[in-house]
Amino acid sequence: MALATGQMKPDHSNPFGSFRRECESALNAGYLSLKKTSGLSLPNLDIVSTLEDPPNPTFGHLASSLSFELAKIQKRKPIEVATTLAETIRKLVKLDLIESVEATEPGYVNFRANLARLTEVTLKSVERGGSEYGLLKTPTPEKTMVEHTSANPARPIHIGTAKNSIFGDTIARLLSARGHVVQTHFYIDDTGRQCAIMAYGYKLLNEPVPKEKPDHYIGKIYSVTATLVEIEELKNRLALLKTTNASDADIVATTKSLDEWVGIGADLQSKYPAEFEQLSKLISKDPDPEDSISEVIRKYEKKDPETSASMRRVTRIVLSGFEQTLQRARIHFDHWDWESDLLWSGQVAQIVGQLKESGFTFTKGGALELDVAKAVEKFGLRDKLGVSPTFEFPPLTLIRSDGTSLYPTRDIAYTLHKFRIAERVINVIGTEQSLAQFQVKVAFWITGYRKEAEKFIYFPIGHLMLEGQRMSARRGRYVTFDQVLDETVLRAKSEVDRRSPSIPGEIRQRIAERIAISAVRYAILSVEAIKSTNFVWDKVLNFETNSAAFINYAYTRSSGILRKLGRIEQPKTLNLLKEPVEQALVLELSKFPETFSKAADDLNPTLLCLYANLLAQRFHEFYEKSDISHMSNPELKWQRVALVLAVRTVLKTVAGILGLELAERM
RNA sequence: GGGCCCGUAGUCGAGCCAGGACCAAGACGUGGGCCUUCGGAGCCCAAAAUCGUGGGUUCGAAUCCCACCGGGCCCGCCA
Repeated sequence: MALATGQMKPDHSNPFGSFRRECESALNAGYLSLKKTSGLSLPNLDIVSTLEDPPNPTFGHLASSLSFELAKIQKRKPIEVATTLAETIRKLVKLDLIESVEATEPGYVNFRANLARLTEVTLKSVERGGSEYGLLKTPTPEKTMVEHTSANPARPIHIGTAKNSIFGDTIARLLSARGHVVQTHFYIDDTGRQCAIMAYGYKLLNEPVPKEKPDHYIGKIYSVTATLVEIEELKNRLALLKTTNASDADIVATTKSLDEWVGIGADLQSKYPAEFEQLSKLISKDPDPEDSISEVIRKYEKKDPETSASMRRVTRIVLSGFEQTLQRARIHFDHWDWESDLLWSGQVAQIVGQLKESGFTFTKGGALELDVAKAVEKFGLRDKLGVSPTFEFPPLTLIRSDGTSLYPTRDIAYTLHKFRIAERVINVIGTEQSLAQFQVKVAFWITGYRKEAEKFIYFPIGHLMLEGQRMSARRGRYVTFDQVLDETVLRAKSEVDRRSPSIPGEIRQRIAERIAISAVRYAILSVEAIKSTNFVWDKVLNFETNSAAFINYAYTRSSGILRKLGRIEQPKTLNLLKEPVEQALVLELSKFPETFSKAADDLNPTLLCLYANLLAQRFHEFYEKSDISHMSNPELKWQRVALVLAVRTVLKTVAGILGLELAERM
């Protein structure tokens, strides 16, 4: 029983998808008929997966390799099978979006789309859908939490962390557009050592009001304090080593380390003389700075009122700086979660209790350890986690011998907390955390949260190098996100000044800011998240093809056309767009819904970058070859205008998901 | 020592999960054109790739499997 696909109504939200489905049912119909006539018992083959994009347009718009599978079974040549299939389909099926079905050597069945129909369907769909065109909603919406950035609030966000922020933010936008209910969270790691050092230094200085951008100011204090304390500590250790007849190797290593830190100290002293002098004096008065810092940690974990108040004050100051930076980059968080709250509310203690009861913990030197390897074997998790049989899982220390908690322990508690408010959790974190992320998952299995373990998604971010070098916060060899934005704005401004002097200065500045932030986001997003990226200024500041500016320029050109026209009319039909550049453009527009949903379901914003660039490219080609505003044939003019409007709509939608802001003029 | 990830033109980088017309998209750079009736941040053309290496599976491998090589990262009572 063959399906007459001609009776299928095209799905107006997904033009190319409708064509694809028509091809699928046509193939199905052909296959069923073949099954009947051949008399052979043919298996149920996965028709859908045989449909693929042909390498070039001479092979049509979709092609099936089904005949190769059948040829194997039927012991015939693929081309013969393909020919029979194509003939059968032509006979049986009424075609709507399909124009032709042909068998081609060595055995493909090629489907050519009816471009006249597709043009009509696509342009009408875009017009009807407007800013919602292409944003196909998922059939299975999930409450999803995306945690990203979560930078230590002790120094400014650097460009490496910014990669994390940009991907995290874009994934949230993508999933939300797909119809999921998304929350973004920033995890404030305020109970670690770094924050304690920061709070200690800030307190010594009597908590001055920042005279510059808050995170930069506190970051300065943190760096100086951390360095001075380290030097002090190393000096003490060296003295101790010398009196206890330690090995030469130990003494040499410690001396080397001390020299290094003294060098870093000298750098800091020349950069920030005032803070350095002050802190140096104050710290030298402290008989045991190391212990003072530990005390801050201990007291904070126990919610000592004075410590808590001052820690929260200084952390909030830094976070206000983070917010300023992130806002510039169009990154927004729905919630800011304090790690200290997890401790104070007893959630950490609770999960530690559950882990203890499980029997997978042991104590070592007074510390509580989790036997991860034992759990992996017991629950047979190797397959589930996708690790090889020889992967060694080291034990995980949950609680220090002094009774305080460690970061992974708190992370387990935090993840559990996340599942109280979301069904799916996505952690956007650097690849160096992959083992730690495994450990969290294993802890979930141990405590019986199996469903949650499966909905716990680790989204790894590959390292970002700076001009081929590893960044080093210590050595000051790093670039802050603010610096990158400043520099890019400056560069964009000079381009706008040069190219568009007629635009008023204030507006030029706003345009430059849009171009700059888009450029940075695009440069980061256009390379897959997991790959290690080399941050190169030339690439970020390149405003040519394959950049946000190139995409924006397509938008600007379309704006120019509309401005020139002034008044817009609806075309009567859409039957004149027959130029190859027009058809290529329509085809690209028709594919947006499929590209979007794949990008969202695969958590792959890079796909949308490629798409945006390709669409812009097609538009520039069209622009180059087509007259519009000054055309004498009004019907063709308005049809082309409809195409331009559709391109604008889709460009704007894609840009919105990627967090790019398009400027009408640039 | 164990493991995870990456390896595609001079450079950057899609395709790999779901093998098919791959003598491999696109970009930067290089060489040559279009000095612009809607803005040249553009368009057109050309040269440029042992798909890290070697085996295997298959009618068919950049794609799957195995081994090896190169690079990054992890294996803390740091985060």
